[in-house]
Amino acid sequence: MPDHTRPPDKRATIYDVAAEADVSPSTVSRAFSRPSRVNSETAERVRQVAERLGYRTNPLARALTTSRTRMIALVIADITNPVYAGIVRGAQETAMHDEYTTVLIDAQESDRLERAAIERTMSTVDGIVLASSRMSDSAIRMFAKQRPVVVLNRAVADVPCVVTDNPRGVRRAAEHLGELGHDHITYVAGPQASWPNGIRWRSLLEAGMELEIKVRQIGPFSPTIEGGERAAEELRARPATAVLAFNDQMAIGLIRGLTRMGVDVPGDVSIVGFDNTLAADIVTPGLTTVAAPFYAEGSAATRHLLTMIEGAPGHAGRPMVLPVRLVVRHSTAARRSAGRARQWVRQPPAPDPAAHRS
Amino acid sequence: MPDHTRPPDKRATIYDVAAEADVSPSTVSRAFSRPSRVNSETAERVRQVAERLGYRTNPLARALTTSRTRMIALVIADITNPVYAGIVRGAQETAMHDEYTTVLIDAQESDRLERAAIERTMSTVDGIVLASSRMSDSAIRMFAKQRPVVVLNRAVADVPCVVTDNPRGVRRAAEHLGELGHDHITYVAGPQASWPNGIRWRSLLEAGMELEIKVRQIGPFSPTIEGGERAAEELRARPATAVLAFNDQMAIGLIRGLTRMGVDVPGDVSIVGFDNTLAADIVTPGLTTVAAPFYAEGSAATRHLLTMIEGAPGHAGRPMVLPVRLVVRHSTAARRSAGRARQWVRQPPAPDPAAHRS
DNA sequence: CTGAAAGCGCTAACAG
DNA sequence: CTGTTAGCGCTTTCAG
Repeated sequence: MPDHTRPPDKRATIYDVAAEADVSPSTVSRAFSRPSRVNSETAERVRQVAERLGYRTNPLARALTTSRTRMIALVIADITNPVYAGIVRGAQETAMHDEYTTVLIDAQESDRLERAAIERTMSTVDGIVLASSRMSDSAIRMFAKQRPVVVLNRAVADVPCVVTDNPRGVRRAAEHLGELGHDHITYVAGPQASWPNGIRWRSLLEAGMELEIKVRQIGPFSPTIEGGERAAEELRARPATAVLAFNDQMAIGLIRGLTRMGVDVPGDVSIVGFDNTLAADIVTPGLTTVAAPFYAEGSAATRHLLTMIEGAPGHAGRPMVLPVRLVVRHSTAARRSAGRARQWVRQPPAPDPAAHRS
Repeated sequence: MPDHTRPPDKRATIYDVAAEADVSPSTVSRAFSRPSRVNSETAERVRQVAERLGYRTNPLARALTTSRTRMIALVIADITNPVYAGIVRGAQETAMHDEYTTVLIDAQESDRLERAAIERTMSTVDGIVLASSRMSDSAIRMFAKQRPVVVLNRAVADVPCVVTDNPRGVRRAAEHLGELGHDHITYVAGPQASWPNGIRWRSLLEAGMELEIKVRQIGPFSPTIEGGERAAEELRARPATAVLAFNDQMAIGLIRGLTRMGVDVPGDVSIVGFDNTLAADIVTPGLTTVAAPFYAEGSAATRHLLTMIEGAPGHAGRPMVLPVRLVVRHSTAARRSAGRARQWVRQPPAPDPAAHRS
């Protein structure tokens, strides 16, 4: 069993290579500098000697002089949420392609944790991608003053942002429901502090106006399956024939809650989610949902960050907007007659006594 | 818009603090050393001056002299797989608690990528947790010689390992199916290279022996929903009444594929999965599955790694084993008569319900 | 293109 | 407990 108390074997340094190749340390340094601006045969020979000695440039020492670590931080709100998998991978691959390493920080939905983690990491990274940050705009701007920062899924003034086309996604959902004969859409809200939540509701208001569909909002609820189930309870008191949920998890909770109450989805109620997570395809009925290009989000944000790190100005004007699309499955259907639609409230409630009020 | 071409404001160094507090740099250094072994009033004053100057110790410079970065790497096979969310969080929180930062590496199921990423990162971290590594034992041992390494979900000789109690999980599943009257279990295998896949099959062989249940294996299939659907196809030719799948994803694919073929789950076939991912609770019928303590896995592996980093020997004897439990839902039921069970192959396939369009 | 010299910010030996 | 003196491994002037 190896003893790790002290570094087992000292790695070859630039001096070892220099001695072996009979050149000065600077020459070795130059042979490994990036972009490799040296192509002399000496440099080539140095590289071969280095290879033979198993020399690897020490990123820490390099960082100390260049103040560039070739690491970036990716902060996500909740690693448990599958939407971040695509973002992480997009960011990671983009970073890796440019030989950057990604430090992942899971904020666990906590403003405080997020700040603390960033504060500790900031000096070690060349830049930060903030995906669905829970911090205040001013806190974000403060960090952005010290390091290049790109914000994802949120618009923050004076900081470069990447968002998906929420208005268009909501619009497409509303159109879809309208075509199915629904003249009223209930928005089941997610966390009040969530930026997408706000814009989705506002977009629905707008779409409702244009498409002559009435809209209303219930909530906020937690953006989870349980949250959706609680929303289903509330819907019992104020029925609807068409529901747009803040995200897939809530939509799934709604389906589950309503089904348990004896309400048929989509027969009695059509439900649309947001995100197109894997679960949307697993639940019964399959969930109609607005798909966001997660991989592209992570990738775009990171690419932008990298150009800023390389010295680009970092255009902080309006956010970069990524397209979305509506994925139609089986949780949406033509509206039944108004009478029938109303009926489900009167269905005998499934074994759940707590739910009868007035 | 801030210009990030050069670091905007030089941060205060140890020298600035020393000058301001009228002490030597070493005194400042000591005031910030860990564990803070200095409690003199001088040290306290130094800290206050530092606070006022906004001084933060530069981890890079510190690392250069101590060769300790207080960072660890966590390598996972596939960030898309929800199984890793819990592991990541467990690892992260444990690391954070000891003020370590976690670098997440997504190997994307690729041996090559995994190696490359580790090679680039190794010198920057104090230790590595390898969760479901796809590398060869010898490659892992090679890394383990250079840095403390803990392996998760796999047993590698001479390297500390953390695994879940696969034999017990399989045994519980087999007992459960046996109690339901099943005398034959088909194992639907995952990737051949996967260590858990091997041990699960071997455990099933053993359990079958003891419980007098016949077992057989089909596959390997890809450990995804699609893989499970393909397995369902294969089951058509060689029907079964009880199936143990390598993981939940495959089990869900099986449910979906069989259902589409007109086979009733659990009426005709009982299905058990592995992992107890969120999806197991979403699919219809709810999936009976072996639950693993992901958070605890990540946490235990990291805790062990940290003790090794602090100089502990790193007991590489037998792996540390974490308990599992069987979560019974609705995908398993009492076996029908043998005749009935055979029948399902001849059912006409239902129309494909998964017709997506955008 | 190459070499010499100076230092990035911090810690680790020593003395006192 | 504190100060002094050397570096950690690399990059970066500045000369040649």
